This record gives sequence, structure tokens and C-alpha cells, in this order.
Amino acid sequence: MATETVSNPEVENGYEEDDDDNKPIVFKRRSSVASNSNQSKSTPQRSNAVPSTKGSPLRSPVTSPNGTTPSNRSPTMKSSMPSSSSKASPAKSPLRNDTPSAVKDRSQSHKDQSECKREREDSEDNTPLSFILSGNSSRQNKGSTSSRQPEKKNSGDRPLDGENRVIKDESDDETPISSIMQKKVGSGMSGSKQVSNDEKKPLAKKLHQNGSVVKNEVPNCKVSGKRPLEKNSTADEASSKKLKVSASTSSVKVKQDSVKTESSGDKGRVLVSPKSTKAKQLSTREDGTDDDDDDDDDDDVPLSKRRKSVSSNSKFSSEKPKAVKVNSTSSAAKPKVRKVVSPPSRTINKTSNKAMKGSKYSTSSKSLPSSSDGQKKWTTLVHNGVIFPPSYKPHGIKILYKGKPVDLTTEQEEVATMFAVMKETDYYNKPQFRENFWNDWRALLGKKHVIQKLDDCDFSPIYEWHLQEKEKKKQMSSEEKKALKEEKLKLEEKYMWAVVDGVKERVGNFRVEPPGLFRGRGEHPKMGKLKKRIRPCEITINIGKDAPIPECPIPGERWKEVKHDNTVTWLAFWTDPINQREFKYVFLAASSALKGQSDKEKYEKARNLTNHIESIRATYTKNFTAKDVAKRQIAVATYLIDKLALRAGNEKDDDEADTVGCCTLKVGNVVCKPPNKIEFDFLGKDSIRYVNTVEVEPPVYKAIGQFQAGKSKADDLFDELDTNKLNAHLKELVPGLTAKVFRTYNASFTLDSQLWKKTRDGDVNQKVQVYQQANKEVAIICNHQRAVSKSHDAQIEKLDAKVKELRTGLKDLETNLERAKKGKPPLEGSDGKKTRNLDSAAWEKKIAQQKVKIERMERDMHTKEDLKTVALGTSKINYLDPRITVAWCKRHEVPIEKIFTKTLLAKFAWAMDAEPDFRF
DNA sequence: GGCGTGACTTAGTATCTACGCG
DNA sequence: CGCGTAGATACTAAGTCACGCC
Repeated sequence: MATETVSNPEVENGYEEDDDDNKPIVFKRRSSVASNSNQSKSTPQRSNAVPSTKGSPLRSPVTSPNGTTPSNRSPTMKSSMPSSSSKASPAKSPLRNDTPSAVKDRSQSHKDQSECKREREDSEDNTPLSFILSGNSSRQNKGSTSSRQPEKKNSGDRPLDGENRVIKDESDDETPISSIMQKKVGSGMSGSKQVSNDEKKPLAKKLHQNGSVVKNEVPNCKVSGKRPLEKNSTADEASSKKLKVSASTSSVKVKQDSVKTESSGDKGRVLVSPKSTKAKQLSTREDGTDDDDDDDDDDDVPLSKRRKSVSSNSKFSSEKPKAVKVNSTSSAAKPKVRKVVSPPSRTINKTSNKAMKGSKYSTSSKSLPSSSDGQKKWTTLVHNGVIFPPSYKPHGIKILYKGKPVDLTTEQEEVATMFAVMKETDYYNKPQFRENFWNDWRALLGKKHVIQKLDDCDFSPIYEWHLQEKEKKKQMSSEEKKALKEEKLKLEEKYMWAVVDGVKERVGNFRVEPPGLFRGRGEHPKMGKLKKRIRPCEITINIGKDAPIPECPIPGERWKEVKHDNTVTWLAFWTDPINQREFKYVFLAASSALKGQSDKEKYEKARNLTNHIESIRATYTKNFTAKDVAKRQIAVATYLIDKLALRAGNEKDDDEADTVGCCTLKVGNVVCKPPNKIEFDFLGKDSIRYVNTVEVEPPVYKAIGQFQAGKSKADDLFDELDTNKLNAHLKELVPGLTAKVFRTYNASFTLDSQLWKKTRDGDVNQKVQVYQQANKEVAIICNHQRAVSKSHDAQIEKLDAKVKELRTGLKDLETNLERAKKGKPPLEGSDGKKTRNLDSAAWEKKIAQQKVKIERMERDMHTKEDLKTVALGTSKINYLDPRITVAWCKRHEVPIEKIFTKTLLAKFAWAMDAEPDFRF
């Protein structure tokens, strides 16, 4: 929603920026630690502990006219705001449930809506529609098995009823890594003024302003970025990084003092304070422009001016003027050279070769490949290729055919084992899976084999054996396990790293996929097919021209081909054995500078959409009634993508699962419900079901009706449209714009506004809850679902039992209080033991503690129930601009590691020095 | 324009790990 | 101090989108 820039106490009271960027931020450490994740996770709100409506078509009760089962998941629709026009329809408060909390929710949601409306009005409509509207989306899961239901959307708006409650233990946190990385949110930071300033302004305006961004442009993660990982990294690596830090700092004109070394505990990380060097360096290097200037001084610049400067600095924005540039990465970039084997990289980084041998990794301070040039992704690339899975060791266990043991060759046994092992999975009984498996296995058995029918095979002996092996493994002593692990590590170590332009980077998937049975999602026509073992002769290696060619790990075999293409980022690839038209690539890990760079560009592109969203919405709104059908379809499709965060929807082949996205929606996926609601029900990516009923603008409603007219259910709704046309159109509006940018935009925008709006004073765990709530909003908008864990019900039951127990205890305490007041001794405990005699005050204290405990546990329970089908991780990893999170953590003194795992910290290294007042 | 190829991001789930609890 | 779990990571499937060719 439009950011309601409610003035934030935190801000006002202030955090102040330490003007001096040089000081690392130190967050207060609170004492006890145990602030467990549980608490941090729990959301205060309780959603009716409701029974999941598995299976039932979920509709948002409110929105769906027929009010089907209230679903836990059905997001309440917040309002069906028409897109650009600011006539937000009055809150329709579609609450799904009327539990007391829901009621509360509703009122809150009304409020939010009106706020939202107001904001939108003056905010030039930047609120992602999806956020505003997706409200009542009730999505559900694909499969029958797991009931993933969509969450109600409104939740975020619900009052965090537990928010201010003080919870014992919760206040503690350890000293955050973050603190190390963050800038102190300290005193009198100009930012605070700016912020409050900001607060009065419509978001849209703000968005054009904030200048902090510039500083945040930190393509290079090398510095702070990698620090967190060092903990685990080898000495070599660590040293290399340190080197790099210094190298880079010195190589660029930067304020050196912004680079800090600080140790957290004894981890000894090297950190860069927020307004770091990196940013400057990078920006300098990258675009050849030097942001430096804006940097620190920026703080004195009114926000209003700042944002502009940002734009001129950020790649994307700079693109604006020149259409061409915009696309830097994509279009402009790749073209011609792509296929050409890259020119010899001239500079060979000698150190890197050495480095591979395990010595030092001196870091070239040079920069990241800037993808703005589009073509060259690296100059030197050194790596050791890929590692292959061990060859199959036969176990000799025989399957039974019509009750009798059958001899199998090693190869036949291997495949039989793949199947046997899946005995307890859903796949095992799926006809399609069995058929595909049988076809491939039969080819190995040969036509004349004793085994003629899969159904007559009994694989349980192998399955039993498999279970035993698993158990054995589990029973190993921790020493044995450790030894095994080390051995594996030793074997793999050399494949884990690559040196890119002199920088040691982790390789993502350096293991060649082992053979197995294809586990396609949903009703995939190829499920169960044998994924054969990949041999070296099928693998193409991509490596620097002057780097040593990795030795083929399988004796007597060789690579298919060795290329030296520096316009691509893959290190190796092979063709997918299941789909010969596709490839499997080996890339660098997400923590690499190369990935970080493109990640940052992605977010900048989305962020730039803020500057155009208004006109885009105006355009499509105008075209809802266009004469030309194609034009109208584009308008409506864009609207849906914007409003509901739908995926583009490329065409699919028959040999893939039958799923759709926006452009491929079928007439039957959409039902018009007068007067102007549309019910969506389709399988999207990964065959995750999307069920949502939304109110749309009347012209959209009418248009959809027209698109359906005279067609059968299986026909394309948008028959004049495909993703190419849609994206071509979007590109006309804003260079570089494609359908998926809207998802990123909506997700990040939502997070940003929710955080600004909802964060209140409180302890860290309460704030973390606010974050999670916002994260959940996003997950719901994007329809990120997960299967309910097998043990979910049991866990809830357990918690429930505990709560009951606690309540009984509470009663006893209350009885004893009464007795104490009357001067009577306490009753005996349930265990028959004598209870200590206490005075009233002591009993009261105990009662209060007990209540807190109960509330906390109930909250945990509800959160668990609430989130059982919502996957928060996906959006965090892929859609939420980490700078929003970093800035929020800084503003509110929340240790960043409460939000990001170690891996995510490494991945988002480039974002770590975002300013506290960063706005998406 | 439509289609196939290629490269890269996004996705859910399987498996591993670390941590709190009895 | 072992056990069970939740959370983190690994794995790989399934998307998006650009390009080049016809």
C-alpha cells in the first residue's frame, strides 16, 4: 500500500545517524540470548486457528459471493482499487472470518484502506496494485495432497496485538553481525529529519528523491560482502578477501576510513561501514561515473533533491534518457558476440592461477564485470570443472517377481533401486510415473526378460535394505559422521571454488546431477523417466583462455568441449537428459560478485518502475476500452500482472506439465462473477494452484467477458497475445521493462511500505514479527506456497496440550492467590507435593508470568497455523530488495542476522551498506 | 512475426545441521 | 546428553526472456 508514512517513533526519537560513516554501527546487545527464533517468528495475530480448508475450493469468503468456506488462506481483499485512478473503492473489507481477531482486523483494515487511499491519492499511485488488491486472493494448492491455501492478505494490516507486550527473554539478542556491518543509527542523523520530512510526502515524491541510493550502489560485494562467510572459509580465502579490501580501497579514491575492521566475537570480520567505499568504488568503476560526491554530503541534501541524483546515477535511471542503455544487460548486451568464442582475455591474473593452487588469492581490485557493457562478464576465469557422482555399487538385494527373487544386472539393479527407494512417495503410485519408469527400465531389461509387468514386481526387499542403510547412517557416531564429511569435503574442495578476475568465488552447483528418476512437478508427462548418468564427454567446460583446462576426473574420459566464452557466466553445461532441448548449467554461487551485480540490477530496474508506474497504469486503464482487441488484451493482461503479480506465462510444450501464466490463461481459468468480480483458478509454475477472487474495474470485467465470448473453456483467454508481444509493449513504455519486473516491484514495494508503516517501538522480536508479517504479505501476493509438513498437525496438538496444561497451572495459581489473601496456605500441587507458601504479591507475579507464557505459546501456535502453507523464503531470496531490509534493520536496531541467514548475508553482500533511510 | 535455442532466475522440496528441551 | 525439530542449505525443476534464423 502506499506507504503510509506514519511517522515512526523510532525515527523520530531517533536514530541519528552517526554522521561519521566511519564508525561501525554498534547495536545494542541485549543480554540473554535465547531469543529464540520461535518467538521471533510468532505472529501475534491469530488467525482463527482454523482448520485448513484443504481441498475445498478456496475463495475468499468475503469476496466470493457465494461465500464458500472461509478459508484461512483467502486473503481479504483490501480494496479493489482501480489502478491508476485514485478512486479507491471503499474498503470492501472482505474478511474471511469473523473471529474476534478478524473483527479487529477488519477495522484495522478499513483504516488501512482509507489510509491507503489517501496515500494513493497523493502518492501518485505507486502502490502496487497487487498489494492493494490481492487481498482477497485465496490461493490454493495444486495437488490434492498438500493443502496449500492462500493466505488472507489482510493480515498485515491487522493490529499486531502482541506487539507491545513485553515478553521475557525476547529482548535479548546477541550482538549481531549486523552491528558490525551496519552503520550506527545514531544520533542526529540527518536522515531522521529527512525521514520525517519524507513522511509528509507522498511516496511517489519520495521516491524520486531519496538520495541515499546513490551511495548504496554497491556492486562490489567483495568487501563487506564476503565477510560474513569468512567464518567458514579457508584461511586463504579470508586473506584474499582482506587483501581485496585493502586493494580496492586503495585503488579507488575513497574515503578509506570507511573501511573498518571489526571483530565480532572472535570472528574477526572485516567490515565496511555503510557508506562505504565499495559503493563509491563501484560506482566509479562501473559506470565510469563517480558517485563519490553525493556520498556523504548527501546527508545534507534534502531528500527531494536526492532522489534525482540517484536516478542519474543508477544505471537504470540513467538509462531512462537513453533508451538503449536501459537494457544494458539484456538486449544491448548480449547480441552479437554471444556465440562467438570470446576474445582472449588479455590480462591474465597470475595470482589467480596461483590461487587455485591454494595459496593466496590476491584480489584484483578491479571491478566487477559490469553488465552494463553487456557482453563481457569476466576477464579471467579459473576453475576445476565439475565433480561426478560416485559410480553405482551394487547391493545384490533381489526384487521379487511374482513372489520369486530375480537376478538383475548391475545396471538393471541400479534403476530398480531408484524406483524402490521411492516406495513411500506419492510418485510411486502415479500411473504416469510407473509407466515412464517401466518403459525405461524395460529397455534395460530387454524384451525377453522374465520381468514382463511392473505390477508383478515387489521392490520391498530393496526398500527395506534402503531403510536399513539409512538407519545405519543415522546410527553412526558423530565422529564417524564427521570423518565422512571431512573426507567428502577433501574430495570436493577443489571444485567448490572458481577464481573470477582474480577473486575467489564459490561455485554454485559443481556436482554433476546424479542419475535418478525424473521427479517432475504436478502432472508432468515425463515423471518417472530415467535420468541417465552424465559422462564427461557430454559436458562442455567454459573457462578463461589462459587458465589450465580442468582435468577430467574420470580416467580415460574427456570433456565434450572446452570453450572460452566470457560473455556468459556458466562454468559448464550438459544437455538435460530428460529434455534434450534443454541444458543444465553450472554457475557461480549466489554470493559471487557476478550474481550480486545482476541481482542489484534487477532491483534497480524494479525500483525504477516506481517512476513510471503511474503512467503505465494510466495507459492500460485507457486501453481497457480500446477498439483494437490486441490492444485491449495487452491492457488487461498488464493490469492483471500489475494487480495480481501474475507471471507472464510463456507457451509450453505438450511434454511439460500443463500450467499457465497470465498470457496463457484459458477461458476456463477465469470466471466472471457479476457485477465485477473475477475468479481465477489455475495451476501456475510448479503446478501450484492459484485461486483468487478479485474485484476488478468494470471495464476490465467487461473486457474479460468479451475475450471469453464464443470460446470454449480450453481456449486461450488472450488469443491475440503472447509474452513476446506483451514484453515488446512494455518495453515501449519503459526500456528494459518486462512482465517479471512487476513482481519484483510489487514485492519490494510492499515490503518497504509495510515496514515503514507498521514498525513500532518494541523489542527486537516484536520488530522481527513485523518484518515477518510484511514478508508474509509478499509471499501471499506472489502465491508462494509450501506443503504442510507431515508433522504439522501433531505439532499443533502438542502445543495445544501444553497451553491447556499451562492454563490449569494458572488456575491453581489463582486459587492460591485467593487463599493467600485469606491467609490460608496454598493447595498441594497436583503431584501431591507441598507448595511453598508465598505472599499475595508473589502469587500475582507468578500469575502474570504464567499468562505471558500462555500468550506467547498461543501466538506461536497461531503463527504456525497461519504460515503452514506460506513459503516466506522464496520472496526473501528472489523478490525483496535486500536494501530495504538492511535499511530497516539499521533504523530499528534489529540485527540483520535475525532476518538473513548466513547464506543470504553472503548473497546480499552488495546491499549491506544501504542507508537507513533507503526507500525502494 | 514465429519459432527454436540459450542463458539465466525463480521455485518447491529433500536433506542436513544446529539447537532447545526433557 | 541424546532426541526431535525448526531452520538452513542443497538440489534440481520450471519459469522468463533475449537472440538469431527463416
